[in-house]
Amino acid sequence: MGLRERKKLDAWRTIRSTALRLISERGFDAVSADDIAAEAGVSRTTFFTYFPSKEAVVFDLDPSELQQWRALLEDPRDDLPLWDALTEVALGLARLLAERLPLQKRLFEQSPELCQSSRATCDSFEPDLKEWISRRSSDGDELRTALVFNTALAAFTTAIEAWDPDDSFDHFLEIIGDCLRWAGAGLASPAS
Amino acid sequence: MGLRERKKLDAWRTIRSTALRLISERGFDAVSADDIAAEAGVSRTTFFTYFPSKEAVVFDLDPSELQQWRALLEDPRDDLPLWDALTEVALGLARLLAERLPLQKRLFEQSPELCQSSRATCDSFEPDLKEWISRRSSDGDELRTALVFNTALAAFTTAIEAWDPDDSFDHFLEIIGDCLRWAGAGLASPAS
DNA sequence: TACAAACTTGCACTCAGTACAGGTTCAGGC
DNA sequence: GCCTGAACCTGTACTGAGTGCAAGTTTGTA
Repeated sequence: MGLRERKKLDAWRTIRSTALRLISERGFDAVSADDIAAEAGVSRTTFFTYFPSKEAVVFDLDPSELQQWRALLEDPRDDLPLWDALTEVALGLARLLAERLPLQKRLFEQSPELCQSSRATCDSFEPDLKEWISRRSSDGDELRTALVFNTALAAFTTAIEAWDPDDSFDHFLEIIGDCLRWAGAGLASPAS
Repeated sequence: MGLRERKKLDAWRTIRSTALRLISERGFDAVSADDIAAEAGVSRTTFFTYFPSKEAVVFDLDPSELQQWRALLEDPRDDLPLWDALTEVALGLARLLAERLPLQKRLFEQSPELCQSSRATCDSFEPDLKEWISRRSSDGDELRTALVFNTALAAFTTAIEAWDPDDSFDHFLEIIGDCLRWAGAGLASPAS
């Protein structure tokens, strides 16, 4: 890893942590891209070369996290049925996001618009995860694959919505498990 | 209905139809709020008093459609199990949106960012529909209610994603039916 | 006809995001 | 160590969304 790459990663992390600090202090809307750039000792232009939008600085994955995410998907978990394996992936993702989730959740509560962008971030997982699902599922039905993906995402999102950031993280994992189990079992049938 | 209200509705519809015409001609990004306002013979400020955002002009419901939507929810369909009743609501909503959906779908294909805003619009149904679901479901479990809502929405969205706007509308209704049936039956079990 | 409330308008402003033309810094061959 | 091209950063200037406000205009009502 050359000096260039190291500096880049440093810059990324400096901008990110500065942004999270400012935003958690003042709230998302009260911090401008200018503020973040200035506080991070970088130009506004540079900020936008590192992050495609102001929201991205809250939601984008650290390169090392991204690597973990890819690793998570590399194991096809052929030992488990599709939905169970998908549940494992969801739990793994949750653990990956663990550190920033409480802050993100608090920001959601402040401004509902942010929820939207968080879904955009989930969309950044979309291609990988869809490919994973379709590789795993026996039939090549695209509609079915898309439905499985969107439903799993809905279950995950529901868990995030329902979770209280002051609660323990284990409790969050339980909620995710519940949601996925219910969706897997079918919502037409009564809850077990 | 006084003159005032009639004029307001007229203005709303003029702005909307002007906007849809311009946008379908040139694409969403190539039309500014200024363009729409000018072409509709109204000021930019007025445009933004009628529509909270540029996206809203594509997705907001006409007041008469909104009325139909409320009517749809007024019938609790106690004759059907929850999930079947929810499917009926989804089909009703689709019929309500029928006229503008092909254009909206074409716009989605142009700019993925718009998909996001469309979810925001779905969110405008959220309070009503969540209330409807929780009123209908026997247990008062909020998590379960949220999951049912989000999953139904995911199924609906999946159908929109999968639908080809050149196909017949009946085909779209079939896809919605399929998605909801699958989600209702449980995605852990194989497709029927 | 007079008056208040509702509606429209132009203007000025903030801020996100993009384009671009320099200037600076790093990597690799000599 | 030095030179050169590429990668990177920066300031500037621009477009366009969205908001606030202080006028002016239109409508319902007494």
